[in-house]
Amino acid sequence: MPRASKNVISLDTETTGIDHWHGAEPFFITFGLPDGNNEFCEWEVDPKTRRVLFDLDDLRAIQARIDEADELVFQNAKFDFHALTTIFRRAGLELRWPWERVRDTLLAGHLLASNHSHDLTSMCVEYLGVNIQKHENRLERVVKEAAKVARREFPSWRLAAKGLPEMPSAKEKVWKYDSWLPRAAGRAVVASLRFDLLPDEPVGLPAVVRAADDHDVSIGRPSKWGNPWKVGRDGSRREVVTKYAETILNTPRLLAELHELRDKRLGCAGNCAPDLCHGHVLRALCHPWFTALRDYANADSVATLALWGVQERLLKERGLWAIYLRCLKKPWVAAVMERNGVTANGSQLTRMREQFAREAEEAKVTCVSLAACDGLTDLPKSGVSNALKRAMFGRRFWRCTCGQEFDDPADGSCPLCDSRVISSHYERSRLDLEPVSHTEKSGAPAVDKAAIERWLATLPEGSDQRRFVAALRDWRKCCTATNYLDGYERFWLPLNRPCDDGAVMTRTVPVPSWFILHPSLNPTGTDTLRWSSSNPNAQNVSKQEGFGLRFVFGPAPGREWWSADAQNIELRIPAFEANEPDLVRVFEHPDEPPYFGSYHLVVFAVLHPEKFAKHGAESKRVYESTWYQWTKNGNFALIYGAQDVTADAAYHVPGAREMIWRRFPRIAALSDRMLAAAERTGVVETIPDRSVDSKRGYPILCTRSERGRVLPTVPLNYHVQSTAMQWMSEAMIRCQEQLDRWGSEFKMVLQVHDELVFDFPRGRGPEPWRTNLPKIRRLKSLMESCGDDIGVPTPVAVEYHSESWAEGKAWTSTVGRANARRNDAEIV
DNA sequence: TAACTGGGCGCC
DNA sequence: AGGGCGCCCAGTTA
Repeated sequence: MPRASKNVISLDTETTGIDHWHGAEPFFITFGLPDGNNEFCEWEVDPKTRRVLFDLDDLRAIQARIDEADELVFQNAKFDFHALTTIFRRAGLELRWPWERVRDTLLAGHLLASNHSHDLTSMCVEYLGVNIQKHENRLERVVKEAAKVARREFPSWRLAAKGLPEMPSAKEKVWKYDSWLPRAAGRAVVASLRFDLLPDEPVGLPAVVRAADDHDVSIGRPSKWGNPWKVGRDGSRREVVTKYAETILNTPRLLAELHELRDKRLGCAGNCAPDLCHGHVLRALCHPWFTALRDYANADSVATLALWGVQERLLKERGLWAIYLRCLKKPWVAAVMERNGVTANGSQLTRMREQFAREAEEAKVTCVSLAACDGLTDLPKSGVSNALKRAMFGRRFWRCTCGQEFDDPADGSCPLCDSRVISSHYERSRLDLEPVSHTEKSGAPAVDKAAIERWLATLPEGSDQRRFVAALRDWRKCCTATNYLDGYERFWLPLNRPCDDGAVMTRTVPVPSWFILHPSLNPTGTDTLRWSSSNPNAQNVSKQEGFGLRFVFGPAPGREWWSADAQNIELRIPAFEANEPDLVRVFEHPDEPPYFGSYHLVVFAVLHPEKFAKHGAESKRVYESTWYQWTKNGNFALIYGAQDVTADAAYHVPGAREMIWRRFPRIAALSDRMLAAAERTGVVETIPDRSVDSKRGYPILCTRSERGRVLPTVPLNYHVQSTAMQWMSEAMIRCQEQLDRWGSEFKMVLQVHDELVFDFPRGRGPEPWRTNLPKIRRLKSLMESCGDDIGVPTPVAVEYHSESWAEGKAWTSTVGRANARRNDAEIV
């Protein structure tokens, strides 16, 4: 018997916010069905608490749809997974989530065109030629309209706003968190018979009988891969049409409820409802306040399904299917890590905050006292303020022949008398600093770290100017650190732990002064293969001396952390790929003189041959803060794609880049190959991973300048950065699969591009770090095994953290050392 | 008031 | 013409 066609459906949720960990929940679930219909379900939201009034039967119906689908398509599956998990959990149900049947258009969008926009609207334009933006615009209008009425009529409602504890990610733009509001306001309006509060319906058909006005076609920019907007699932142009198959549809339910509300209000039993009022209720049901969200959401799920149809075909046509299937593991790993969360030490944070506040105050007093005569009364918490600029560089102003003085000539005339006879003047400040550079966009004098360093290096010791600049630097550092701490505090939640008190039900109790954060990880957040992190960003936690915020993060009581980082992976990749013999030898024989495995030392020897001849590997120490440090700076600048001038400046050696390129011609040739490929095809590919697809790598689009050329530094950088991150993604997948087998107490909690952090139960005994050593060895070897598949040896360095992320003890495996016993290990 | 831009800075 | 991010504050504009 022929197998029935696959049941491929899409799923999308609308939520009361994006902060799932702080109470945001889904209130609208929509399925896109293969025939172009929807099934959806909408729950009320309690406007005073923002709690979703879910229905258990609906949840079971949703689970049934998920269970019976052969493939479930999402735009960002991770988000809907968290959203549904939240509501199922509150309902006391366990969500069964079929990661193996999930398809994700967000991942597909990145794989097909890494530097294009991957939001649903943009991709529908690019791949379907359909614009669904109008639904969002309509929703925005309606939400803002309802919010206005609600603020006035229902002041006790909890509308979204920056600063509410349940939405720490909220910035200024929050209307999307209130997409439940129009319907809630509509119900309240009906209940109070205040139909006059409903704004006039916009001209056009009521949304429930949706016309074909969604079919207009916007022409997006042409894809380099063909003309996807001309192609639909069946080969013809796909139109996104939403019809309402009301399988789970609750309009009848809503209608009944609204009548009930109205009847209660009228004090009747329901049989004496005036026709007029019934008409009002019916009309209200067709009003955008009741339909805008539903139209928006249902269009999204249908569009997602249609989009997937095109993307799936393109992925297969372009030979990217194997890579895609592997990429599908990423949202799963990211979701598990996000759920695990990162633990933070509250008392540590408080201590640091107090210290920064003291130091900041001291610095501010210094600055203000030195520049009070120029009107400086306060310092900006970041960046520069006009007052600071004026105090540092003096004031530029204009004066009219009429005597009026003003800061900004605006249209070139005097604001008082309109005369155009104005003259420019310059008033020196007491400090009167000489600008060392200017900002890119406005050309104002820069007051950034580099400028401050420059001033500190040149201004006379003990001068007011120098004291001011030094104090400004200290103030900045304290404020920056404090701003980060504020963010962590805004996002963190009390850390709870199951408490075994002998009761049948496990309770949880808070761990005193410990908290947990759930940073969001986005595997498609960059133009390369790097992941991004946000809310808060866990990838930019300071390591700076005196401001090391990594002291805040670490293992909670009864736990320990292990970090594992790929050593020099971005230097190893080009060396091994190009097969640059001298570099390969250095990396493969880290114990051999004269370089002892140090890439930096090799380059040092190229740039400073006499110094190296004299000191050998000792050069590291002899020139620790000078020539050797500058060599490292230059090496990193080169990885990041620096051109001649910048690289030479970083190395402090004229012609350095040229010398290095000559010394390592194969790497130079690799760079040229990448550039040529990028110019020809627009993409560079990562090194193929034998465990995924030995023939091809992940294509990374290289941005072209206005003149249509690829910047020469970009291709090698993208290639290396993306290959490194592909290695990391693969390592994360393998590690998480292993961790799953060990159980939920063994967690991966952080990823910082080439570093992973694991959170384990604390070991016991006189040397507690030995307890988990077998597992750590296993993870290290799993990570290193990923290098085999790209032909680059990728040793992983491991550190043990018993107190905090900032304090690590290197674990040195002595395996392989000539004079060591096998399987010996020590912590230094 | 809401939303945006610019400057600045943390990480790899 | 130095790659990739996210986030804060100050200041301006709609």
